[in-house]
Amino acid sequence: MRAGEYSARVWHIIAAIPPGRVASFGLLAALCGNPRMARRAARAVANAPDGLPCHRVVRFGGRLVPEEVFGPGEQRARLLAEGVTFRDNGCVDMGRHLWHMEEARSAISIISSD
DNA sequence: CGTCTGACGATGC
DNA sequence: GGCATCGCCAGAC
Repeated sequence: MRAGEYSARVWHIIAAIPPGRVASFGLLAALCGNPRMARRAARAVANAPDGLPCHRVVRFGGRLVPEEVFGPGEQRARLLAEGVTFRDNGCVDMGRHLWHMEEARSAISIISSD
């Protein structure tokens, strides 16, 4: 594995997230092969190039990232615009909008078939 | 090449 | 249910 390939992989995965769906950092990490790389995924997302739907990446349980990242209410507004629904506690309704592993794997295999 | 750092996750209180 | 702490590991310095 070349240096930086992990980040690139994370970016490809984010780019493959369908509208109206969300993925957690841990899921991104798992799709990259190691569930413990959640923090790695976070750094990769933070360093991601423009144009990626990084607002669709949420924390475990569907909790939104700190507001300082996108701005107050930004992430919530963007997700709402895509039809994502929220629970009373402000978390994304993961039961409806979580990006399932199967779709993710197939979507990724199209990008980088390994 | 040693140390610090995180858009995290799990656990414990 | 919210806050503190630890573990994790690739980059940045």
